Amino acid sequence: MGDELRDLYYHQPFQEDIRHDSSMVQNIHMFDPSFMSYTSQYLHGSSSDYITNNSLGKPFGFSTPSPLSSLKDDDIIKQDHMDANVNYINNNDVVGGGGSETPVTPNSSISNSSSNGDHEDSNKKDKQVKDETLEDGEDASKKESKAKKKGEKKQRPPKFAFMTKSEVDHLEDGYRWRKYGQKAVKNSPYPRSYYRCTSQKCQVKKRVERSYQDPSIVITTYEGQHNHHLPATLRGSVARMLNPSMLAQQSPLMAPQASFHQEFIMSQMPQFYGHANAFANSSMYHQQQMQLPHPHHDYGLLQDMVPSMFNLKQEP
DNA sequence: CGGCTTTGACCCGCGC
DNA sequence: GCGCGGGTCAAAGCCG
Repeated sequence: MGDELRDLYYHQPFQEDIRHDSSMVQNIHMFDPSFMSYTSQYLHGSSSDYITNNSLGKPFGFSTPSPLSSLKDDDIIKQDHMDANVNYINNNDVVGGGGSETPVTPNSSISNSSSNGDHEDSNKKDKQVKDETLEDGEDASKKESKAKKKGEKKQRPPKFAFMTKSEVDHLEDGYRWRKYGQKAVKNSPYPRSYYRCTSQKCQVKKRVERSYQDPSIVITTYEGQHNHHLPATLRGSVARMLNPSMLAQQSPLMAPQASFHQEFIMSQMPQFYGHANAFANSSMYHQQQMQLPHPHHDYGLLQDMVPSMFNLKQEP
């Protein structure tokens, strides 16, 4: 079983060639669905983190240095069904071959911290943009890789992917996105959609696809870092979702997954949602301190779920 | 009319 | 070198 993950690991190593370097650090964030407890671990490796939500909005996650495009759905579904993904990841020596260097660090954050800095003007012609962003974007890595000596792998911007059980493909996350492409996914009847943040000078992208093995699962991959605040109108919706009294007013389709989705993204990706998190942290997040574990849990209550992640993740 | 989606074409990296 | 697949472009169309 480790083979799939290993394969996946080898497909498109990120930032450095992990086949030859096991010293990179990777954060693994996992949730125990049965207790709604949150743990995170450092593994060695780097790159994107995958978080999943199940149908109850209960998240669990795993990390892989591979871009999502190289993920096999087998892997994803396995993650979905396993009862102890912690063991799964650890036992398989997925990272660095050994899992021996995996100190549990509850306070660690998902950090593909190789965040890019400011981006070039996205209004320019894309080909121009390509050239101009070669210093800090995905394409930058391409050029970098050219510049680098042979054998070194291209660098990629931080990615963050997670799976959500939802009937809605494009889940609300607080930002406005423009679709710029759609491609058929090999071996899948479901296409992959490509979105770009509509904000000027913000080059955050996101990919959305549906698992062909479990069509109820939507896989979302974020790439890049927002350099702006949440749109005002959408910030309102964030606040609404943080208010338990408003949860009941959400449509059955969107709640709790979508609302959790949004909060979860924000909470787990400070580098992606820095501004949003600033907003979230300044609001009502800290009004309630959740004690873990919560064996009997109403998974629909955001106030029970989100703060726990914040408390664990963002303690000073 | 502006913003967004659709969709075929194109580019690029990678494996064979 | 070639073919394949992922990612992106950009023109056309849609919609409020």
